Amino acid sequence: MTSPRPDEKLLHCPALVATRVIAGKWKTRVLWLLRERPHHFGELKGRLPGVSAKVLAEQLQQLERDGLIQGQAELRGGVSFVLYDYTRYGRTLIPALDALGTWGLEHAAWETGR
Amino acid sequence: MTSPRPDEKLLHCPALVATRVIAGKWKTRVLWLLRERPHHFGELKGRLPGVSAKVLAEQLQQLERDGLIQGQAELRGGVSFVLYDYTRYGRTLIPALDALGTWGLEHAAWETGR
DNA sequence: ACAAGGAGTTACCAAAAGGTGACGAGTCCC
DNA sequence: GGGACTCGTCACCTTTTGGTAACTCCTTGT
Repeated sequence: MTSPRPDEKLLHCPALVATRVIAGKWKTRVLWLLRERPHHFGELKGRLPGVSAKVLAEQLQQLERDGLIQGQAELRGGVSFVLYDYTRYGRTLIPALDALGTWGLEHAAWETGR
Repeated sequence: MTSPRPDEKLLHCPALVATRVIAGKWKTRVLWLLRERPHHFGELKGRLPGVSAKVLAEQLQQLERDGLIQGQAELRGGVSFVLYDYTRYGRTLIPALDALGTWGLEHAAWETGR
């Protein structure tokens, strides 16, 4: 689906701009966790059972490329920790994410009852 | 990406419920056009340059399966017209779609200027 | 010297999404 | 009978996405 690239002048659909940066199996989940507080890589991996290091790294890189999050690397006792958090720009997306989340909560019953 | 199926108990992420039903290269665009007024198939195809009949039909079927829209078939002079419109359920998604659209409008400059 | 631990990267593979082109079904008109 | 019109399906192919397993890099502790 729909990756973030500056093509497609087809139809002016503003919602598409947003969906392109959050499309990806793990991105909304990552953004949801980061709302709570910053997480480092292993912590995200631990809280997202099923994701592999490769894929998580990819998703984080894409979010970082799109300017939504940033990772701050630090060395603690010879071990590298990268702390991921929203950028100021990324935080502007949170209200929209909340709107999606609200809808999801209200309609989760319908969704699961199939 | 992420198609609408009732699997994945991995992490409770309400926003994911919403993103799964709108994920797809043409779905947000279709929903955006339908906000304006109901459209029939050929009209949607005409206003979405680049989409093929097959893919558009697929996307519409998925939106219909997910209960967001419905198509009403009518015969006009030996020619079948299917008029697509939001269901009541689908309309509940519009506020969330608006939130995404608002963000897209505000940040379209950043997006295109790369 | 070497294991340990976090954060990746690389090569390879499988599944899903999207795209193309041809074709069918129904009805009306010439 | 033979188009024309609209909606939609079928077989096939390409691209994108996600997944697995092995491996690197760096430093501290034994």
